[in-house]
Amino acid sequence: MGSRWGINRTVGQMYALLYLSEEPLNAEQICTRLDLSRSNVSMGLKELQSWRLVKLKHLPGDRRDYFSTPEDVTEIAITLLEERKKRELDPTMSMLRDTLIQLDNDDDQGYAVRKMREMCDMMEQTSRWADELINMDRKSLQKLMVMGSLAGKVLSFALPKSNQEAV
Amino acid sequence: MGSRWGINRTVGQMYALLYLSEEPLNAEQICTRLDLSRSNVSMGLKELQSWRLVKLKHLPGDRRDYFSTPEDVTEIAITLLEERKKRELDPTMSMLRDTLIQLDNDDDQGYAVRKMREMCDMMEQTSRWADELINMDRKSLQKLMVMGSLAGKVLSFALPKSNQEAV
DNA sequence: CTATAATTTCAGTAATTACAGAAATTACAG
DNA sequence: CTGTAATTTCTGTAATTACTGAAATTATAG
Repeated sequence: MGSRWGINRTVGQMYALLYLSEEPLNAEQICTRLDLSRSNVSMGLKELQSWRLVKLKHLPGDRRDYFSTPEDVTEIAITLLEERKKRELDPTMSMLRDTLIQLDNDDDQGYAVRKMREMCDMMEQTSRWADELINMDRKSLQKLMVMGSLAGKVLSFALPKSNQEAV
Repeated sequence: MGSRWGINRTVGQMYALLYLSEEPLNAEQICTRLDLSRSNVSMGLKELQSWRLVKLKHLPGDRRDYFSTPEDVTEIAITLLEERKKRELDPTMSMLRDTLIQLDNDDDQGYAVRKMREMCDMMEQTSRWADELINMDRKSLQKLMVMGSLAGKVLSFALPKSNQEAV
């Protein structure tokens, strides 16, 4: 299913299997359950580790590597947010910033430069929001999860003071 | 650059060109500026339209199609959020829900079923937050953009009342 | 240290995706 | 209607990505 999520089919299957499994699994078990080659599973696990979506564990008296996912879905969501920010937003932003610095010496008032600056500012704001979510402690996040409204509450602050007593 | 964003290199180039261009451009102009085949540009524009990231315009006395992006970066960001939600989150959620309904008749207490339900709940909450952002009016969004803190403010509500006067 | 189990890397192949150029379709001017 | 400009669809090819099985590496038990 989740080939929409930037990872490919088999890596998605592997993650789902680990998430739904009560005990950690080793590579051989994943091969058998999903009918994939050993090397493919090795690659997939490496990718999942690079996303920090799986954790490596060792069982006593067994030298094989066992893998599992965090128990808490909130933790998983935050990891996903963090990694996607790191892979999508951050590099784009830093490239934009570099380009803007280069251009700063030349003409400063061109339409294109202005638009790049706008885009960069928006991304920086988005980045700050993401960082706030990422740095919230687990407890607060779980509270946020069960709260109905996020933006709505914040909005009441952004609007004129007359709205604030509504909260 | 933005091949990390789910679209390919050339479509990214096309979008950047349109975003940075003060006037709308027609397909032929895009071909020339980026040295792409006419058919490739046609495909790319179709894809950008399916993401609602470009708008089709017609100049009087010219039957060619001209394309431009919204002026406002906030609008662009919201469109992106909306489309990614539609393409990534929503289908995953509905698939999960369907599977859960199917399984409901059988054993209800299995670990895997419980985990699927947790994942589904988390996604539904994320979806509600996204909808709130998407449905906010432009003005409020722009205010939100210039505000420093999003989660921080909300958090003060999620915590015990003693924290609330701090706002 | 040696033997062996486990994992990773490598090299070749299969499958998918991106692209160009040609053909077909659509839309409009006259 | 007819002719022509503009766009889209189609078909083949190039490039990329996914995957396998074999070889190489790493790690551990004895």
